[in-house]
Amino acid sequence: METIDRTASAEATSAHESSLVTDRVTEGIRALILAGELPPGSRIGQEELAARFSVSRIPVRVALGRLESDGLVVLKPSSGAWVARVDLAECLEIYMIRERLEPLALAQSIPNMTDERIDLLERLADDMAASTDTETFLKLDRMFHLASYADAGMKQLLAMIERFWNTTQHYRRAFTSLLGHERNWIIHAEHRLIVDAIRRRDTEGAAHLLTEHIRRTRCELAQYADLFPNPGSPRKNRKGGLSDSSNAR
Amino acid sequence: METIDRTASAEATSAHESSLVTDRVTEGIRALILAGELPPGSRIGQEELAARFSVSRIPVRVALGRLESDGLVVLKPSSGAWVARVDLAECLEIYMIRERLEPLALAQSIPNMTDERIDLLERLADDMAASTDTETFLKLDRMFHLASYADAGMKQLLAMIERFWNTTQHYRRAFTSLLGHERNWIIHAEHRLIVDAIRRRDTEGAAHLLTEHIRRTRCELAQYADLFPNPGSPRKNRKGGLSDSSNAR
DNA sequence: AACGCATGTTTCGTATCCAATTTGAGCCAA
DNA sequence: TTGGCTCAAATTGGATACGAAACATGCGTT
Repeated sequence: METIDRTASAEATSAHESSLVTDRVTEGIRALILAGELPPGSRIGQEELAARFSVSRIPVRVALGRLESDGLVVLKPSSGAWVARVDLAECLEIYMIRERLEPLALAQSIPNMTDERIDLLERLADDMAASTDTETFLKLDRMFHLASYADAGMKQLLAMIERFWNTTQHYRRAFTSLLGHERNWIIHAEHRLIVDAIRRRDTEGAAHLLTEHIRRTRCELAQYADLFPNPGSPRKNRKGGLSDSSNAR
Repeated sequence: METIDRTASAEATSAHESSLVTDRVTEGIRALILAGELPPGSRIGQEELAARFSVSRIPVRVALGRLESDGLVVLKPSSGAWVARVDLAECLEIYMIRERLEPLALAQSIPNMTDERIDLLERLADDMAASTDTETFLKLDRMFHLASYADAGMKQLLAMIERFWNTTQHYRRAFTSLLGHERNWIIHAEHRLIVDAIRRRDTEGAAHLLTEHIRRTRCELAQYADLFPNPGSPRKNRKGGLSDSSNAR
C-alpha cells in the first residue's frame, strides 16, 4: 500500500501523529485550507486557531510561519494571517514550472517502477474516469500523478511538486466543477496514454505526453481567465510595500 | 534596484530591516550559514543563538522553523537543530532540477531585458574572470545568474532558484577552491557565450547554453564525488524513520 | 564487555504580561 | 458627500518564567 506521504491525504487517514504539537497544528491548518474550509483570502486569527486546536498561540505562530513558506498562508506583520490568494498569473506561472519539473520526476521514476505500481496507476486512472464527485476526482488525480513520481527517489523534487499541487488546489477545484465532468474525457485519454507509455517503459514518450498534459491544462486555464474569482487584490508580501487594504472575506 | 524578495540578498546588502525581530534573526542565521561561519553538520543551540542576537528564544525558534522549510537547517524533535548537511546525491538532484528551471527563467527573462541589463551581465562576467578571491568569484557568479533571471517576472520561480543556490552554496565553495581557478576559463567561456546569445536575443540558444552549463557542472561535480566531505553521519530527519518522502521537514 | 538505570541538559509547550503596530470608527472641515 | 485627521480598540510580536517530556550521557552492576 504505502501511502504517498504524510501531507498527502491530510484528511483521509489520521495517521500523522508527530507527537509534536506544532506538526499537528501545521497539518491541521493545511488540511483546513486544502479542503476549502478556510477559503482563500479569509483571515485566520491566531487565537481562533489556538482555541480550535486547544493549544497556546506559540505552536500556531510557528505553524503559520511554516505554512507561509509553503505558500499557503500570507503573513502581514502586526496585522494577521490570511489564506493565500493565488491570482491567475501566479497559477499560470506554477503550471509553467510544473511543465518542466514533473516530466523530469516521471522520467526518473519510470525505470524504478514495479509492475504493481503501474497496475495501481491504471486503476487510479480508471477510477478517476468513473468518478462523479468533484472531490473524489481531485483526490484521485492528485494520487495518480504523485504516485507516478514516487519511484524517482528525488525527495526535494517531490516536495516541490507537492507544494505546487497544494497552492493551486483551489484553482483545480474551481476549474473541475466549472467544466463539470463533460470535458473529462480529455484528461482520461491523456492519463491512459501516459500509463500505456509507462508500461512500454517508453520514458521519453511518457514525459512528452505529461508535458503536453500540463501544457494543455495551462492553456485552457488561461482561456477561462475572466471566469475566475480575481478581484484585483494583489496578494501581499511580508514586507508590505504599499499597503493595499481590502482583504476581507 | 528591485530586490527580488525577502529572501533576496541576505549578505550582499545589509538592508534587511523588517522591524520584525524574527526576520532579523532569520536573515542573520541564514547569512551565518551561507558565509560558512556555521559549517554544515554543526549543532546550533537556541540559547546560543538567542544570546548572539540578544533576543529571547521565541524568535529563534520561529526562525529555525522557517530556515528548515528553506532546507538550510534540520530539526530533530526535542533534540536540537543542525546546519543541514547536503549530501552529494541531494546536490546532484538539485542540479538536475536547476537544469530544468533556470533555462525557463532565462528564456522568460530575455525578451524583457534592457540593453543596460545586458551590459551589466557582461560586466559581471568579465569581473568574474578577473577575480582571484574565491568568495568574490562565488558572489559574482551568483549575481550574474540571478541578474539574468530578474526580468522574467516569475516571483515563485526566482525564489526557488535562489533557494537552490543557497542550499548548494557549500558545494560551490568547496568545488571552486578545489579546482583553484585553473579551470575557470570554461565557466568564463560559457558565460560569454550566454551573454552573446542574449545580446542577439537568441532565446533558445541562450537557454540551451545555460542547460549545458549547468549539466557540465553537475557531471564534473559527480566526478569528484569522493573528494567531498561526506563523513558518514547521515543527516537525520525529524521523523527519523525510513520512508519519509517529500516535504523535507 | 554489555546492559540497565539515573542524571543532566535541551527542547517544546503553556501561561502571563507588555509594547508596538495596525485598523477602524468617529469627527471635523472643505 | 467626500476627504483627511485623531484616537481608541484589537491583535500581533516578543519577553519572561515555569513545567514536562525527550534525548544524551555517564555510572554502576551483572
